[in-house]
Amino acid sequence: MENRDFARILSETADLMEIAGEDGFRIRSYRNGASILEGHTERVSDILRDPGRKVTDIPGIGKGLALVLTEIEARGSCDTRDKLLQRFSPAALEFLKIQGLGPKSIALLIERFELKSMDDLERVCREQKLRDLPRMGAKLEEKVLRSIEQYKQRTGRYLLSIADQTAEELIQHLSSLTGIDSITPAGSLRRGKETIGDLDLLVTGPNAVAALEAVATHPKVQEVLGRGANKTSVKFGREGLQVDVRALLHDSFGAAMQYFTGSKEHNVALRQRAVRMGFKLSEYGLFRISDEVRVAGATEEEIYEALGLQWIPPELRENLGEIELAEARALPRLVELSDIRGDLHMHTTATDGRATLEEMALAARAHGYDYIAITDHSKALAMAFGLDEKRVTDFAATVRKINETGDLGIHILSGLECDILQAGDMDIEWDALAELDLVIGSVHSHMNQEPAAMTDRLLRALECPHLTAFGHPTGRLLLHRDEFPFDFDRVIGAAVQRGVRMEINASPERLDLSANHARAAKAKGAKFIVSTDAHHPKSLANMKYGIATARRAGLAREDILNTLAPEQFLSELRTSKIS
DNA sequence: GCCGTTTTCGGCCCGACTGTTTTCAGTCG
Repeated sequence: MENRDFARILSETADLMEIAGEDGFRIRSYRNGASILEGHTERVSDILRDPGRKVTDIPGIGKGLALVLTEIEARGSCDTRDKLLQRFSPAALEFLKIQGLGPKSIALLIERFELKSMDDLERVCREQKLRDLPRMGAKLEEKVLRSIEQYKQRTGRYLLSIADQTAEELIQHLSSLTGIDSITPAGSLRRGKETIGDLDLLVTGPNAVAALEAVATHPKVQEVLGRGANKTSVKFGREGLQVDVRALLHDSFGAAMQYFTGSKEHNVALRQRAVRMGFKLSEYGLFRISDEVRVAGATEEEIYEALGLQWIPPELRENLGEIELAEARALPRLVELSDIRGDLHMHTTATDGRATLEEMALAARAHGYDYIAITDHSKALAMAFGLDEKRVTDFAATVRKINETGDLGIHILSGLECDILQAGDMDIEWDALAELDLVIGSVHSHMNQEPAAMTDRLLRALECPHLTAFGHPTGRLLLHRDEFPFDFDRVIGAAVQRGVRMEINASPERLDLSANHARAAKAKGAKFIVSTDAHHPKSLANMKYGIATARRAGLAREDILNTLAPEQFLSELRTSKIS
């Protein structure tokens, strides 16, 4: 049992207790516990099994939760959760994802209509039964129906991080087998797409078929969907992500990689090109049509080369002009994870982060960074105990002192993720912002404004001379909340003029800007930062997802501020502050 | 349910919005 499994069960129990109307503080302890375990570096399972150790040594875990954790370790659930699931049905947890319904309404609806599934909920809305209940009306019925529609659309897609972690887990699992040369993820994961439908793993080696068996019998497999001589399909893990594993011959590995990496559109265009040149391209290789002799197939490079093309990075394979660029030998040199010299967006225990400034700094140093910006929330986020003017200026002074000592071995920038208020004013007075090295302006409230109002709001924010970058500029949450609409071109145009960068937020729940938006922004001359928005040291590792997004957008190192070496970076920041 | 240099009980986080009302409960962040 991994920490995130403990965390999930605690968090589900908290959801259910909320529906049951239990004590709010008790619920918060469960949620808090979940969040702590999620970020805890040591395995809870290991601590529980060690008689010399106590889970209660973890701050936030007391006697009560320790008992619950023991129970979860023993049988994968706890009494409280089981009883509540029986009372409300597992569908209750899904209902919480529907906008407009909270715990109170869900409890009432389940009690009144004996709802057992999302379909049941949809039916009572269509039958206009909600309006008979107190404080519910026609508008709510509409809202819930709209949200159910969105809910249905997003099932079957998974966050990039889920697919990535599953791939890592399976590769780890298979690497113990003998006779395996390589295990490589293909498909949309290799292309770094923001959400993933299923995971493709390609295996080569004299004993590659053994991998098929090993995956089919993995303890976390929910269901084996198919078993063939060269391919196994399973539903994996609690998320039920479909994983296809293929055993491949060595000499057609490149062709298979190319074929299974996609995208479909890219492959169609490539095969058309092959035919025009007298070849046939398939997952088995590139063949001359005249005599069926295979001319390439062992590596992707030789296939692209034989077609008169530069090798095309997977992230660009969408048939959006990359083939023409490859023909002209004019593909951009895409930014790499190793180009990143610092992370510019992260939180600490001063607001809603889980680690101190020192802990974040040390973790960043372990990533090999030269500098980081600490960007806690501003006071509009009262819930996160956001910083007011006094705390902002005190913080700036503290950071100056830390840098003087140099004790942390990494340069710290004093930053702020400052709320952009409803009308576009910054949540913190300009005088205080002036004390900081860097200000990220973000929208966290009133996201449902009309596009014109949102455009004005963002343009007004650009009037602040201390703004460095827009944080998660479209506010989307993948599979959860759409972007807020505004006049993108106008805002980008103004930001370019003001020298304000656009963030590519690397959190896998956001990836905001999207690759498409970032590509469009670059075309208008925008510059970027790629940053994790980490609330925990572990999340600093999310940088790779932001880089994947940047690469999909065709960004090079030069487009991204935090690829600069420290001296250049600081001088660039100072210049933009003066201008 | 957790926690303690205001300590073993009594705090713990709150403001804005929405849709439903006729003074506000529930949702959201």
